[in-house]
Amino acid sequence: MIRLGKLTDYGVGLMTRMAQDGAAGLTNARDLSGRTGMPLPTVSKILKLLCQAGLLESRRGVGGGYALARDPRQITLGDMVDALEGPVALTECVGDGDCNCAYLADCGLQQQWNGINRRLQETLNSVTLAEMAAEAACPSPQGKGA
Amino acid sequence: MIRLGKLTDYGVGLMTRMAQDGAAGLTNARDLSGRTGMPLPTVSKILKLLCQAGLLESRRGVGGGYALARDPRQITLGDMVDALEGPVALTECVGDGDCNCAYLADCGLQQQWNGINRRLQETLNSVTLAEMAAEAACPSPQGKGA
DNA sequence: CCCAAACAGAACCAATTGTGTACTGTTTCA
DNA sequence: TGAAACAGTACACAATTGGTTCTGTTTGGG
Ligand code: FES
Ligand code: FES
Repeated sequence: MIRLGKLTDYGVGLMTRMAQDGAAGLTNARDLSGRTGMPLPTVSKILKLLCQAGLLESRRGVGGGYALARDPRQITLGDMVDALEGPVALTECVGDGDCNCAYLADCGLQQQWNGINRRLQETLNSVTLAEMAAEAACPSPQGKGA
Repeated sequence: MIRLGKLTDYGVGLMTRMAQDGAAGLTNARDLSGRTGMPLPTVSKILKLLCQAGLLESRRGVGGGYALARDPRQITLGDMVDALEGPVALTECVGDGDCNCAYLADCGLQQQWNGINRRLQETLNSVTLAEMAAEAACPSPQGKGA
């Protein structure tokens, strides 16, 4: 089951939320925690990671908070996944030229894996935060609760 | 880090190996274990899963073994991942119409996730076993060991 | 008929990873 | 100076995965 972690899921949700808020600027973690229902420490952790990756900008001190560092159209899903989940690497041998697969000594699949991995990254990078926020703002009428 | 399990990695390697062997037909688990260096029980487990998914056909008894069930061009990477890793589902809410995300009550991202998930599956399905085996058979000259 | 080869299935344990929380520091403004 | 809010670290718990083991079941040959 190829699945990304819950933190990533949550993180994308938080980013979407912030994008929908528009350029309202600073949003603090406590506020987001209250609005989404997820525990404050968890929100903090996620926002911090996103900030370290340069996707958010933080302002400390009393009136502080987080804000999107770039235009939502310049932030891709790939960026967020990268920030929260680490680099996309389908197998161990993706990335550098070293094939570490313990067994299958000379399997020679490294090139293929790299290619597939790259295509996957492109797919993720082709989705922007703006797109996710836009569609999320006008959900299909027969949504679950609404 | 989006990563598929080692079993999947190994499984793809085994399948590639079998595809390269051509229509040689039956290959037993012990033989593959010897050739790849991975423990027999693990090989057995992987082949069993692939067989259950209909990607391999098995023959029991003394001269038994496994063989590809279809032409390598009819087997995609998506099939193998499905068999060994379970269905691709990036988030919990992918699949049926139920959004189970504990927090983010009305995040409304379900549609997006489904779309992204589908694109991802398409990417995996666009790679056939034949392709992987072909390139693996003639690796780049400056390969690691050769 | 009986035995060995090979797959089938289930159960199981160990290791890793991911999740979530807590605590302590640091910066900023009133 | 003090409170608000982010930053960083460390840790405990839970879930998943990886891998092994054991016990059938089928097949062919001696
Ligand atoms: S699995 Fe990485 S090169 Fe073989
Ligand atoms: S994360 Fe699934 S709909 Fe919100």
